[in-house]
Amino acid sequence: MKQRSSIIGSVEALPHRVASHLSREIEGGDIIPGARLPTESQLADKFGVSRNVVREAIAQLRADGMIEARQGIGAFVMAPEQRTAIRIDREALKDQRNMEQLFELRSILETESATLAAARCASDDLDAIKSALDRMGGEERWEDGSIEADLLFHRAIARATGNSYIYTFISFVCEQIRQSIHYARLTNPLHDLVEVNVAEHVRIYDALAAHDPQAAGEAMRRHIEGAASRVGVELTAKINRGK
Amino acid sequence: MKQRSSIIGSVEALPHRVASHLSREIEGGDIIPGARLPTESQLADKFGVSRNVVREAIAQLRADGMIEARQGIGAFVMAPEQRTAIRIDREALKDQRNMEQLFELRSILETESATLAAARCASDDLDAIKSALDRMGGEERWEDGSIEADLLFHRAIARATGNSYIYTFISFVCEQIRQSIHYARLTNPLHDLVEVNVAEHVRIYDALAAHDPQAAGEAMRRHIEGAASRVGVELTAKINRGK
DNA sequence: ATCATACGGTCATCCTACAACTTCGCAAGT
DNA sequence: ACTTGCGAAGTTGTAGGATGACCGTATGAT
Repeated sequence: MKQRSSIIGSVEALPHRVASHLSREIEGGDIIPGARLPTESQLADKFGVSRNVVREAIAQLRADGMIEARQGIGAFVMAPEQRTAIRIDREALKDQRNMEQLFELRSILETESATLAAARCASDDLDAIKSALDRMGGEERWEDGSIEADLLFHRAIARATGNSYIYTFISFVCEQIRQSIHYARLTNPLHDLVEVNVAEHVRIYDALAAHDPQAAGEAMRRHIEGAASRVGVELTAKINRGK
Repeated sequence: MKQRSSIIGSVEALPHRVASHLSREIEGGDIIPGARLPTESQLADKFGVSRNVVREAIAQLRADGMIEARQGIGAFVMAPEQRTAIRIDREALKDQRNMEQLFELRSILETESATLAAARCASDDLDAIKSALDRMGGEERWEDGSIEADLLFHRAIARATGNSYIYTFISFVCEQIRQSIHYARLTNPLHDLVEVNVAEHVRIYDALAAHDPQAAGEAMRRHIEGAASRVGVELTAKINRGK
């Protein structure tokens, strides 16, 4: 292969890098909605890659509804509201305020998830939740597996709502948060924090088992707040529920 | 160009069709997570397209975290939990139960959105909300533009929460619902329903302007329920809030 | 038995060519 | 002067082949 001089970094695959670059240009407002992108050939020259790579990059953005390509004319940027997919920028989550906002969204979803689950969950749902809880409080308490069990616990509750969209959204948000956080603080020597974490989960489970929606929601809300603060994110004062 | 015999339908672009086909195979469980996909050449033969098209299709799925391609080995299906994007199948929304579930999710998000907005919104936020409300209740009341104004109204409230993720998620869900529903019932002769709809929006706005979180959330919750029922979706009995 | 090497399979990238589509301008006809 | 038709140029869509990079395994030498 001929060596080409690329204007962008390394590590990731070429199409992904081109897509990210274009995505950031669009997100940043450098190209306003409705405007036309440069032609594929021009982009290929600009990035120092083949037209094929540019096409793969555009294919990704097109799948998200971020741009629309029309044969014979060109590719156009679309309005951010008509995206066909939700995607969260991992880079942006390094900003503490964004992480706060994501935790706030998670709190909303999970609180309601627990509320609904308490009212709807069947016995096998409870079994699944209990099994995750046992893994978390059992032998894996101090291990890496406990994080996995934690996710399982929350996902099992979301599944118990019987609403597949709630499950999808919560899984997604939790996963984004998990991958953006160093859990060192939680898995390392600070055993009391782990104990607190397990205790919060037990309280949630008890409320679910008692089919008490209000208590379940309340326990979940406090748990998310606690989990946030344990990784250095505070979101208490901002929420002002009328109750 | 040589004519090839394609095994799939028409209309959409080739890469998108291949991607949809693979996506459905994965979603349907025909290929379990962890399993390897056929090679690009095999897929190209199977679908009767060039390898280039297959690569573009895979590029889309890869961007969603649905599959992972490793050079020299092959492409593998990933677990549904670690998707990097949320995507809603428009086809699935034709099923009434799925639409109910999506409305339930919307109700959760929007209720909390209104609650937070009431506590946080500044005067310019209120201006934006009011402006959308005026469009909805004004001249465009019976026109198509009222649907656009309706979206604007809800988005303006979400924006007033100051939480960009809440805004993104609500915009997304609303847009999905809008594109999957025939609003004929709402824009056509049934003027009393339109009146009810406008009245509900006014009630929400009044609560926001009064900075009353509880009232705003309550008004929004009832509005979403009403909006759902006006398009033939019922979700009242299923929600059992502990209050 | 162990290690180095060769080989085939697979994805990654590049290149060229052509088809399909849109736009625009020019020329012929009215 | 206006309309109509057509072709040239530009752009995306698709095909197909070539080569590089990487992985796994088998082969063979030590």
